[in-house]
Amino acid sequence: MGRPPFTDEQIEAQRDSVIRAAEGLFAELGYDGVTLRAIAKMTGQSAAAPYRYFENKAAIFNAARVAAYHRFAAAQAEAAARAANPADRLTRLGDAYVQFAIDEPDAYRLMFELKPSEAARAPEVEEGGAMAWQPLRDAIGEAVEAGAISGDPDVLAHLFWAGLHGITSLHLADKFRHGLDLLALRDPMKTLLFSGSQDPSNS
Amino acid sequence: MGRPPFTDEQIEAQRDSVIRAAEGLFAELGYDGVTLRAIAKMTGQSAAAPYRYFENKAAIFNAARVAAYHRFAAAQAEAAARAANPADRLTRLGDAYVQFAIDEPDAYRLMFELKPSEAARAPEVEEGGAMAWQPLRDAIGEAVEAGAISGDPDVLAHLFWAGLHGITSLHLADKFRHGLDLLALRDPMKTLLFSGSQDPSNS
DNA sequence: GTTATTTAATAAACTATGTCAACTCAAACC
DNA sequence: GGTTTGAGTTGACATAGTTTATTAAATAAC
Repeated sequence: MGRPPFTDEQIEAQRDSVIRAAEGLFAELGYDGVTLRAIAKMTGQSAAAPYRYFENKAAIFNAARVAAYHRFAAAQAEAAARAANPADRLTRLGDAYVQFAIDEPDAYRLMFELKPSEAARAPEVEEGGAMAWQPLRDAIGEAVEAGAISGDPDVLAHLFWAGLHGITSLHLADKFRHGLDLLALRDPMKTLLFSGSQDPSNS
Repeated sequence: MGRPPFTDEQIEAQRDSVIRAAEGLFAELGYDGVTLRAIAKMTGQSAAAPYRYFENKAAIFNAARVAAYHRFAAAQAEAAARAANPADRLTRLGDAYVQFAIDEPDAYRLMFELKPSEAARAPEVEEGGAMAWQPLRDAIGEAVEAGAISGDPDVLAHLFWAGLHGITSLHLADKFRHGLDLLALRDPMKTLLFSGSQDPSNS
């Protein structure tokens, strides 16, 4: 007897609405600019309502970050699945990476711009991150085995990642001048990574 | 008649002590964790004292960021000056870049992790940033002219920057696993950039 | 239908922080 | 000595994260 608790679906819906509000506000206001009161107003609830579904503000953003990881991982997996061979798969993953950052800059920022000091490091976040990078790591491993590229897979994976993240984050930080943009760098970057990794001196 | 205003040196000293306190607190607490009251206590003053020297909290961090840019620029210029030829200069700039991030991770974070939403974009900051990258841009231009590397200088500069920033920021975000660290990537990255940029297909 | 009970949601309070306005007070100069 | 100028303090305000007490809603038992 007594009022029944929300079903898992209802809870999920509540959490989703909070996360969506947080994402939307984060896009234009940044972490500091997002207030719980604004989130609550957006979801049509009172200021303290989110506390029923989240530990605190940081937890809300952790969840938002995990959601972004999932979307990113899905895009990566899809790109990987479309590939015909290991080398093609790497190219597609790189393209998908850049494309995701262009399509969902806020999600990308959420993944990288929330530092441990802002959003306390949580295991769920670590997991989500690891999952998101798995397609790229797998593809590198395959490509090395297939002889498409050579070198230590871990080193190569980090190089790919670093290169992609580097141009992407500079793009998002609006550091490109003279009309030079992310897409203009994509091809040279590709050339660099492939020609470099075929160089036997870097293994 | 009346008490004389502080000399420029005195004002500079006051501003410096505030900036140093902000830097130190930022290192362990992040932007949000730094309170004006903590800064003031660190400088032995009362909470509102910094307002005599800075517009607001954001201005303090803008100044800190400009100071970081200056130190970075000095390190870059020093590295460039030590070089014997254009190709050597590029290598040294890359090494100095990575070394700076290792030596002063907080300064590096200050340069890149304070987003416009947190610290309002100010012209002084833009200037400082431009100055900091000038050595690298110059070196790329020289290296292209000297034939050490080939391609569009702007594209190459951004690629260098992106690669360096990519591995550096991943390092600072603590994303490296298996004992792999920044220094282990430095040589392969160098190989990539040079071998790639010598490839005529990327110009 | 009433009542008891459980849970969602609210409202009000508490605390901390950025910021500001009025005040204090020491230092210089007439 | 009195006056003025400016550095620094004090206390207050507004806002935001968070907590606690309370209300409202929903269902089962009677």
